[in-house]
Amino acid sequence: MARPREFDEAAAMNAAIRRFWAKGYEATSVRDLADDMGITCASLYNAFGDKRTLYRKALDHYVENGLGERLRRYQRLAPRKAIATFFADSVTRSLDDPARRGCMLVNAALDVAPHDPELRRAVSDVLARIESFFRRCIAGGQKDGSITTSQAPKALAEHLLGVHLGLRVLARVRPERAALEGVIRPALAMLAPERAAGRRGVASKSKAQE
Amino acid sequence: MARPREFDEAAAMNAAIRRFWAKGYEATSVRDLADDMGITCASLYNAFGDKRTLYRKALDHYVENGLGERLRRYQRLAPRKAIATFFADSVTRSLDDPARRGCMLVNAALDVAPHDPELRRAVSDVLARIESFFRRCIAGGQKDGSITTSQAPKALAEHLLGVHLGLRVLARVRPERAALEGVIRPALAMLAPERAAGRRGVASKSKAQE
DNA sequence: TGCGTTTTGTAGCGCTCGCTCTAGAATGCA
DNA sequence: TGCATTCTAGAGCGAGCGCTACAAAACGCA
Repeated sequence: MARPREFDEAAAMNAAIRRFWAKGYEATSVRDLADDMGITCASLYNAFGDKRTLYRKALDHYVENGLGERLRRYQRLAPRKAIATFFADSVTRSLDDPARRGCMLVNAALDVAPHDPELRRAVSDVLARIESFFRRCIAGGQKDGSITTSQAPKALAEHLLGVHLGLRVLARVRPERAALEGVIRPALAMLAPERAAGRRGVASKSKAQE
Repeated sequence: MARPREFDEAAAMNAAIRRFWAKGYEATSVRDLADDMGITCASLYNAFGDKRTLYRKALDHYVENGLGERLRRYQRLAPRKAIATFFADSVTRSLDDPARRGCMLVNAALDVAPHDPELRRAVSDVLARIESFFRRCIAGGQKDGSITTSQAPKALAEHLLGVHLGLRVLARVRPERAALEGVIRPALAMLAPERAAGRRGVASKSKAQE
């Protein structure tokens, strides 16, 4: 019973995500957003609210369609494999993006989270989801013997969350495969169960080399 | 042979560092800076150049007086102790700062480095210094037997650099001692040398617990 | 075909941005 | 005591900021 919307909301939202993702919150102007989304400022405010509200929605969409989908997919793999695939995909995604945007969630953690309690909570909640993904994988891997029991799932999961954040930061400064894989390889090696009476608790392919 | 400067340049620079550190580059205005530094815009531009130049100088000062000093200090400790102290201090610094500013260098890595080649190079160089601090510690520790030889110094150092970056990101979102120590504890445990024929290569105090 | 409702384009609001201009104040040297 | 030089204060430049007012346009429904 009114004039219908002329633009594709999903496409516009994806354009907004790309902008915020690449430039961050402060360095992105509403006019930049409207241009990329292919709509006018009036339509933008009418459909998505103000800049901060749009950012919040963009971040939510990014998390749900990007990260959330990944976690659900990895969850179906064997525990150890799930963790390794998660990190391998993060490396690939970082290297495949010529704009070096990194992970929008990690960017948000330093960009908007410190200055906005509501967004900080949102970011923190997603980090908790990632941590709990790790924790479930680790608990499963400890049960089937593929992951060391020398440390508690919670401890290892917190460590892996930290490694993930660090990986995504490093990827924006030094986007080289060797550097990124260097960050994760010891973390994966650490997960390997100890040999029954062996002297090394290290994954088969990681040999010491200078 | 001319009118002398009336303000304390070092104090003004420290004020600029605090501003940029807390708010980032984009969200800090030149007027904010001038107010905090206790000088006028004219004096600011006259003494420090434009906003970007001031940021660059502030970052350099931060690195030299903050991080650089810390690395030199830790370097004098026993290798294993140096690494542990580095991380412990990072945790303490993160928790002691009510403004949760994190590490200005890590903030810069996501804030300005991706959009400014020169600053990215500068950030990358400092990260390389941190990594080489870790590498020297690890090489030394492997010689005196305090650090595992199951992986090369370079590999472990890259991992620790990633952990440091992740730690500083997490500290801005979830500034809780337990979370931050949870990130670093497995990393430190991983450094422990294997028992001669033992089944666990884990530091004494880290016991498995759910 | 008019009516109520929502969207769209345009123009522009008040404000702040980074930065600069100019006049005067404060020095060392001649 | 002039002079050259540097610094300080204040006003203000053009531009862009986030955001909105307004009227025309496009619908479902009567």
